[in-house]
Amino acid sequence: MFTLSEENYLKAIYHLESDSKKGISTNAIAKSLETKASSVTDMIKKLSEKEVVLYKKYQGVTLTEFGKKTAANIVRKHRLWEVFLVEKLNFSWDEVHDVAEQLEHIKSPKLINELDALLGFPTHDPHGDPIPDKEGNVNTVDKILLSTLNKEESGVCVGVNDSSSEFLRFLDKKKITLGKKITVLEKEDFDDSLSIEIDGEKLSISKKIANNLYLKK
Amino acid sequence: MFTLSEENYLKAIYHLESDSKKGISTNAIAKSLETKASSVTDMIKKLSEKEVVLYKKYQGVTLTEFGKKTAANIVRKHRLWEVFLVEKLNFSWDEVHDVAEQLEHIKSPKLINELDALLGFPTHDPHGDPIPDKEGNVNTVDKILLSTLNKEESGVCVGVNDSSSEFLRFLDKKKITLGKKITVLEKEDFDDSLSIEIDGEKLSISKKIANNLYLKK
DNA sequence: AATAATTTTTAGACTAGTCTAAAAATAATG
DNA sequence: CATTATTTTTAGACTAGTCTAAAAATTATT
Ligand SMILES: [Mn+2]
Ligand SMILES: [Mn+2]
Ligand SMILES: [Mn+2]
Ligand SMILES: [Mn+2]
Repeated sequence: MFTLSEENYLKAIYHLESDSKKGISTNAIAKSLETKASSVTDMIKKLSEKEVVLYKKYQGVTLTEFGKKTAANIVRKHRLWEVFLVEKLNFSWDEVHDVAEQLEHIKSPKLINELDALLGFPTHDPHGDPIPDKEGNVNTVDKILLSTLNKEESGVCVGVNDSSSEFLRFLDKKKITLGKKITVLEKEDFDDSLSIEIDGEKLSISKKIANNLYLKK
Repeated sequence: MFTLSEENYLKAIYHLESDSKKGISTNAIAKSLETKASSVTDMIKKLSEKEVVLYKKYQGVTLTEFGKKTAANIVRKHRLWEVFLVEKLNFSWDEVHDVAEQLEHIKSPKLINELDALLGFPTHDPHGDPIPDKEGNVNTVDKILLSTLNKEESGVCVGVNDSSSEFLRFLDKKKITLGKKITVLEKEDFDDSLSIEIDGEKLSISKKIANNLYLKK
C-alpha cells in the first residue's frame, strides 16, 4: 500500500516519463509537485525502498514495471472519476481536476470497477486523455498540435495540452469542444496566429492556443 | 478546514454525544477510534483551539454548535456516499462502510450537492440511519428495538444498531431487510429468544439479534 | 475519611513529510 | 582544463499524529 503522498509522487514521475523517456530529475519532480528538491530526494529513497523506482544518486529516477502499473492505476482512477463528475454530476471539464485529485486516492478495487461499468467503460477522460485499463495499458492516439497543421489542413479536436481552468474556460467561450472539426484557413507569419474555421464560422486563434489544442487528422 | 484525523475525531464525538448527552470521556473516544487515551487528549486540545469542542481538563468534551454542524456534515457525506454505493454501484449494505469512511473526507461542496441530487435527495442511508441536511439537522425517528416488543405486537424494520458486516450478512441470510414487517409470536423467558413472523414465515431470533434490530411501530 | 482503583494528563520518543541552509557532485563555460 | 554555475544530496529542524510509561486527578470502595 502507498500513502497519499507516495501516490502523488508516483503519478508525477509517470507523467514526466511519458514526455521525456530518460531518467526524471529531482528538480523536475519538485517543480511538478510544487515542493522542494530536498523533499523529493527524501521521498525517492522511500519509493526506491518500495521498489517502484530505480534510483542512483545524481542520476534521476525511472519507474519499475511495478511502479508503472501502480502509477497507471492512479491515473486510471483520476480519469474515471473525472468522467463521472462530468457525466453524472454536471461538473464542467474545468471544474473536475481538484476533486479528482482527491478521489484518485480512494482505495477500493470494487469501487473503481463498478464506477467503470456505470460509466460504460469510457476510453477517454473529459480532456481527451486516455484511461489506462486494469493492467495499466494505455491506448495512445497519434494526436498533433493545432499549431503543426498547414494551411488548408483540418482535423478533429481530441485533447488539450494545458488543462488549466483558464484555458478550458477560454475554449468553452469560443465554443471549441472535443469532437469538433477545425480547418486552418490562414497562418500569419507575423505572430504565428491562425485563422480557422469551426462550426462553419471563421475564428482567429493565437499561437498560445494553437500550441495547446490537440487534433487528430 | 479540518484534517482527516480531526474529522474522524469530530465524527466519533458526534456519535457518542447522540447516545450519552453528557460530556464525552477521553476513554470513550479512544475506544471508539481504537486509539490511546493520550492521543485523544492531544487531539482534544487541537479541536478546542479550533473551537469545535469545549474542553476542561478531566471533564470530557462537548461539541460546540460549530463543531456539531461540522460533524453532521461529515456524517451527511458518509451516508450519502453509502446510498450511492448501494444504489448506483451494486454494493451490498455490508460492504459500504470502509469505502464511505474514506469518501466522507473528500472536500467539495458541489460534489456532495450534486450527489444528493443524483440520488434523489435520500433521507436515510442503507442501514436506516437518517441523512443530516445541509444545515446539519437530522430527522430522528422514534424507532425501537425488536427486543422491546411484546407478544402479538408488530413493526416495520427501519434500522440496525450493530452495522458490522457479520450482523448485516446474517440479516441477509435470514431475509430480514429494511421495510419488512415483523410480528412477535412468542417470547421465551428462558433465553430471551423470540419467535417472529416475517414474509408469512415463522422464524426464531436470538436475544442478540433482537437487541440490534430497530423497528417502527 | 482514608485508601485503592481507574481515568486522564503529561513527558518524552517515534514516524511521515516537509523545509532551510550548507556541502557535495555534476554540468557548463571561457 | 580550470573555474563557475547549477543540480542534487545531506544535515538538522519543524509539525501532525501517534505511542509508552509515569505522574496527577478523579472516582469508587472499604
Ligand atoms: Mn492526488
Ligand atoms: Mn483529465
Ligand atoms: Mn473517516
Ligand atoms: Mn450507514
